Amino acid sequence: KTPLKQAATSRSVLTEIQPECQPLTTPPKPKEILPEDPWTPTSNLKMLISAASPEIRSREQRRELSNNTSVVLQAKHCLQEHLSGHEYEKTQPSRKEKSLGLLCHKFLAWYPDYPSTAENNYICLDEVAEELNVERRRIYDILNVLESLHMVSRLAKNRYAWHGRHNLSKTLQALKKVGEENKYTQQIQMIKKREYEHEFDLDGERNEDMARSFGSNEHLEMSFVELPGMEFRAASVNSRKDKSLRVMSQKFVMLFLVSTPQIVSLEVAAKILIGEDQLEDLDKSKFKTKIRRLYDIANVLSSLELIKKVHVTEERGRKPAFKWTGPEVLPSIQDTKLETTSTTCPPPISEPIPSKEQCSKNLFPSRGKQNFTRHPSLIKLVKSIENDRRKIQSAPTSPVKISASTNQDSAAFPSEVAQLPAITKDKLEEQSKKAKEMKTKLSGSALECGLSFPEIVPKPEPPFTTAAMQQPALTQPLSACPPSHSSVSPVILPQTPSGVSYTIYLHPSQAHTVTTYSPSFMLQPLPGANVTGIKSINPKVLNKITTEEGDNQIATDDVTKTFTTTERPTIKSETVSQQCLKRSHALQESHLIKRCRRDEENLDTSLTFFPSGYLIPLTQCAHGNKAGFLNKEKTGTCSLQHTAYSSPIAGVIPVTASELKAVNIPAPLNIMLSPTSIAASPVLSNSCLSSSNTSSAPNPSSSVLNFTLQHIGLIPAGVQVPANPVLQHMVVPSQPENVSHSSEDLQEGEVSKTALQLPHRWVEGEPSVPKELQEPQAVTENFFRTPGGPNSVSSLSANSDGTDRISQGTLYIPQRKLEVSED
DNA sequence: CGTTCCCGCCACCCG
DNA sequence: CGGGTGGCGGGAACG
Repeated sequence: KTPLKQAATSRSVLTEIQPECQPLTTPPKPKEILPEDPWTPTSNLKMLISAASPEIRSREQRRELSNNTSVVLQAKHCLQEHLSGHEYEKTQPSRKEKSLGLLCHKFLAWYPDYPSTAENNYICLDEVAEELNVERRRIYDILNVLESLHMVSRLAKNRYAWHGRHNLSKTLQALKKVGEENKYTQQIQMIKKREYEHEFDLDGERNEDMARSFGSNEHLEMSFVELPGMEFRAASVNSRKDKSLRVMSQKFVMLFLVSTPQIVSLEVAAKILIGEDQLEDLDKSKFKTKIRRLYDIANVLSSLELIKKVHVTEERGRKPAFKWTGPEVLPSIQDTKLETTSTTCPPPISEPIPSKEQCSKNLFPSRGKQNFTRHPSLIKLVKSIENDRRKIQSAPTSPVKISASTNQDSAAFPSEVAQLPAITKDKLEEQSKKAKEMKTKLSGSALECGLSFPEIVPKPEPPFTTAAMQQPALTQPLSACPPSHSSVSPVILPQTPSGVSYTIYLHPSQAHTVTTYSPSFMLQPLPGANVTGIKSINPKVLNKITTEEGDNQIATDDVTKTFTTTERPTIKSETVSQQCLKRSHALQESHLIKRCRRDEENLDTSLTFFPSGYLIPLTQCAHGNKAGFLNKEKTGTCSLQHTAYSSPIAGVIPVTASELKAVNIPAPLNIMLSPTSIAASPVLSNSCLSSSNTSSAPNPSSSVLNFTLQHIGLIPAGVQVPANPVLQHMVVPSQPENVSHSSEDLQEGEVSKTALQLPHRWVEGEPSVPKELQEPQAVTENFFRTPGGPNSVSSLSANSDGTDRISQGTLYIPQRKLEVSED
């Protein structure tokens, strides 16, 4: 059937990849021009392009280089064989030639990776479809995944805007973050674990808890993750509810960004993606479908050279998987500059704080199905809100009640609606403007417009000392904190920091809100020495191992180098807060100290970031704990914030902001609070609001944490996660991505974080196994299974001998070696 | 035979 | 109601 079509439609000249294959319509030029490399699929395109526009040509040329890789080559080979065989046959396009991946390549060839702002980077679906000589349907697939990476955005029906890779890094960072918040790492581990168990004891139903927790609790559903600049563009068209492919794509990417060997098997990915929306019913067909989709996505991602296909060989045989080959994604942005700026204090952040809403409109519970997006008015709203917020922030206001009703209606904002007409124009302008802004920002140290708003942080506040939980006591220095230390132990909700008691309402059902950008994140403080040392070494190794094709740049290295083992900062004495503030490489003690001091006075978020490592919401500590304090001290601020949210506008946006508040405890967990609850508790509301529109929340006491953990199913009911240092030890040195912190820095505020992280660590931690590492292609994965039952955390704490290395012990039991082979 | 995944039916959604 | 979108899964090409 295809043949006919092909013939019929093949009129679009160069589009066809195999010139010779098409006797009838053989494009005349191809041969001449492609002396050496006649078979590069893109070659035709190039010609086409060059003929069409000189401007594009250059892009093409550049792209040409990259094209010579992967897919293209394969295609080439195939074709060659094909030709040599029965050259003249009407070799129908042969399935491969029609592959989505190739198609995507062709598509990409038309647009520059980094388009200049002023340009008509518009994409017309019809045109493209025609040019590429494929049905529209296929283009949608490509565009959808590209859109998920914000490489394009829909402007209107049949029309997209091309952004190229400009937003890529930001997007990835955002995705990574969301992935972390979603506990993807844990989910992956869980799945693997289950798998593992299945293998040996066919216990189908054994881990109810696991299943349960996974199914119901974790079920953190998130929707499309937006980038700051691109929120509602195309709202009118953007209506589509599901966006499943887009969302799937994002999630898929997140998995890579979050998992340590950056390899994800289709199977696991599929399970996670499924698990998310529906509890796990091992629906066979569904699984199959999911996998099919994943292949589609993977093909596109491969074309983008973000991933590549590999095979993971396990006992069970080899499974298809993909390995991330894209750029390394630094946890927190803002720091491209770190290295350079290290010694000095980063420039104060003067920018108005972008509202979180803007950054992520994502947070809509997918279920809620209130299609806010549909209202074009929203576009306008977003803007106006932004403005309002700025104004409001500085303006005195009286606290207003926050409208709990999420269902705002557009009706409520007539004025906004009225302004709609102007939107389009605005958008355009905005775009270009934005582009400029971006550049500007990049040059500044604060790279990310949206990503790292230091926002609220700037308020002078007492350092994190008060860390939520235990007030003073925490100051303990490094040594291993005795488990007992957990006076704050779990179950009981002793006193809340502020003395105010509050309740946290979890919204299990409701998905969590994904906060794309939480300004208030910081890396874990860790003694620079340890981390650094480790980092500098392992990461490289890992990278090499994993990346054998010698692909690329190992960004990490540079960073790593920056702060080598040289410094053995003895920061012990420093307070947690100080440590937190430090940047790992800015280890020069003197500098550090000074800086820290300064920081204390004025918390500058930027300072709180470490070049790489684990991100932890820091602000929260400060804010949360100080709740009481805040109330008094920061009342002004709080009220302001309040106002902002409660304004009518807020009502709309609220979707994002007020609908669900995410109490972002340690990275992995995301506790959602209903707006109501927030409102109910002064402490929370204040802290939440004040602490940036992000998901930041006050640090609940460890007990709360435990509660949460249990509730969520991260830890068995009986187990308590002590707010003790031991946990910290969980970290495995070999982890390239996450910086491990030594037990030493435990501190008040930190405790809570630590505790929470535990789960994350366990799962994710990877024992450092040099040998393994040395074998190229071999990746080790750890599954932790608990001999005595579901994670016996308790044993862990028992183990706490002060220093780390527990990693290898109890939790990580089996360690399997997986071989990854290239295709 | 298992993997990969193209193709296009057809349900949505919107104007 | 027509046209743009895009789930979805059969089943064919591929290995």
